[in-house]
Amino acid sequence: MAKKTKQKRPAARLPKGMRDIGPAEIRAMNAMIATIRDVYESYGFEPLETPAFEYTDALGKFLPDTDRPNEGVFSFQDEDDQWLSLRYDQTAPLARYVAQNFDMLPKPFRRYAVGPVWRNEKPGPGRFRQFMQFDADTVATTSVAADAEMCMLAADTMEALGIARGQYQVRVNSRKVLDGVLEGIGIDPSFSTGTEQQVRTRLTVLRAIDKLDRLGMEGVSALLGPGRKDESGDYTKGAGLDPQQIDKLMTFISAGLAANSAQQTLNSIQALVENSETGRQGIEELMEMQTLLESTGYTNKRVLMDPTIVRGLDYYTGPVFEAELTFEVKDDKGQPVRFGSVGGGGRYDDLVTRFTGRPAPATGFSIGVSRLQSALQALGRQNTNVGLGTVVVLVMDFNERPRYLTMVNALRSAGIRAEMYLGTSGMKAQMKYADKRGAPCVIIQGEDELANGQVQIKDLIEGAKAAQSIKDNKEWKSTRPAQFAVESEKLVEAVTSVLARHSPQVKN
RNA sequence: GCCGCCUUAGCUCAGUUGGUUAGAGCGCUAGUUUGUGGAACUAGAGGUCCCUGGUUCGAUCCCAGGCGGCGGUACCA
Repeated sequence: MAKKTKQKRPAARLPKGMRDIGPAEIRAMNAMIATIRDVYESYGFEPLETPAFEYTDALGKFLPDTDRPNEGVFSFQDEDDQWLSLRYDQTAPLARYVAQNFDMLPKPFRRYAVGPVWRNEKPGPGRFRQFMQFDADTVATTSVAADAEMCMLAADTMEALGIARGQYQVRVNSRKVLDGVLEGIGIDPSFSTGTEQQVRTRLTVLRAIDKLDRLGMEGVSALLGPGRKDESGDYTKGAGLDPQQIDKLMTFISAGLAANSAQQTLNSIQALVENSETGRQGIEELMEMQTLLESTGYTNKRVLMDPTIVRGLDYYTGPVFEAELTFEVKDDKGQPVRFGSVGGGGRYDDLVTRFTGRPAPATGFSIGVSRLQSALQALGRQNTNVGLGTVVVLVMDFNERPRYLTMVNALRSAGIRAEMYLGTSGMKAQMKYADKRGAPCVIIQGEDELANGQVQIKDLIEGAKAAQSIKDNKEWKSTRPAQFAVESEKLVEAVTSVLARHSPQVKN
């Protein structure tokens, strides 16, 4: 029975691409989310929460020609063998919700959603398999005013979060314009009428354009042609276009760089899509958006037209936008870090149609909260100040705990975070505990104080300052820096004044 | 997915041409200080030397495969 079997213990470890989040970051994140929520609410969006997982077919993530879920999503089977998947964004669940409740909803339907999403991909630096997304969407309208509003929302949110005008840009393009340009070089971009070859080429071209910021004009040009070999020796197959086609595309890409205004950008693009019905329509929409943005003051400093914005998503059908941070910061090692895109979105007119057969054109914008947070942290805009810790009532005599708890209660009633030491160690350990917890002060009431009807209040923050000039331990101990006695009844009053002294000043 | 680099204490890293007890700094615990967080000094705890297999009398070290991490690239709803 009692065999000496070696017990197998599980390793305490995190799943790949997952992370724990500590108090400082949670507090900062909550503050961010509250700020974003305020902006979204002010635009009239209503909150909506949908579950973490859905039926895989509702998310539209089955592999073609099989009954297995697509790669990239975390999936599992229910008891009845139906496939379920964790949501990988907030938009697909929204589509399901709208389709399911279409008749009851006010149209246009406008909601926001915040929560974690999961992607089963290789994690990278700053890229995890679970992260927070904050979405706003307007469903059931074709009006580009809705798209323009998304851009305004994006800009307002950035500024509400303390990112100054000029430190971010919301860049706008249109899928219709991109398709118009493709048509202009003889590639039918439509799924229904284009050949398989053309559809594939379209994807390759769009991906190439999307990489402009990283690879530069040369790299993009190579990817449009035969292909490109990167420094690790890996070869990426190109789109295989001929020089004339490439030339036209490069002109298109450059249109934003040369122009001084959004209007000028649109004008120079216009010439390139003239022969395409889709392209003309795209330009028209962007111009209308531009008019709205200009009349409300969201001009080039905040929102601008950029023909190189693509967004990888297959489902975008009209205007697309991306919020980007434009400042550079240095990491710990002095290497420049670019944050790039911290949010994006666009128009997707077919997402709900998938369920109902009825058109429910929609547009949305999504912020990558976690990513934006690390950017803000690097910018020093992140409030890493955890605030004051909890006031700790030391346990000098374990028999007096009812008395200590009564003190704690009095402090709590006054709105002060307080706790009685709950461990079993001696006073020195209790002091260390309080120190580590960031306690602004501790309350000491031993035999002597009790006899005098007093409590000792030791200001740990003041004490730490005093300690810097004290070298000798004898002096340190006998001075009892920043410690004073008050009558027991004055406890709350005294602690309140200590806290007031140390409350972080409100900045900005 | 592909290419390259890396993996030794909680953290940052030494080290062993393949040989008995694998080290440092910081951190941690305790003592000097019966009721006081810092500093100083002293002591202590803490290691499957990433895993599996191979070569060898013997592997933390050499070889192969793998896990994990980092960087690049691809994909990214």
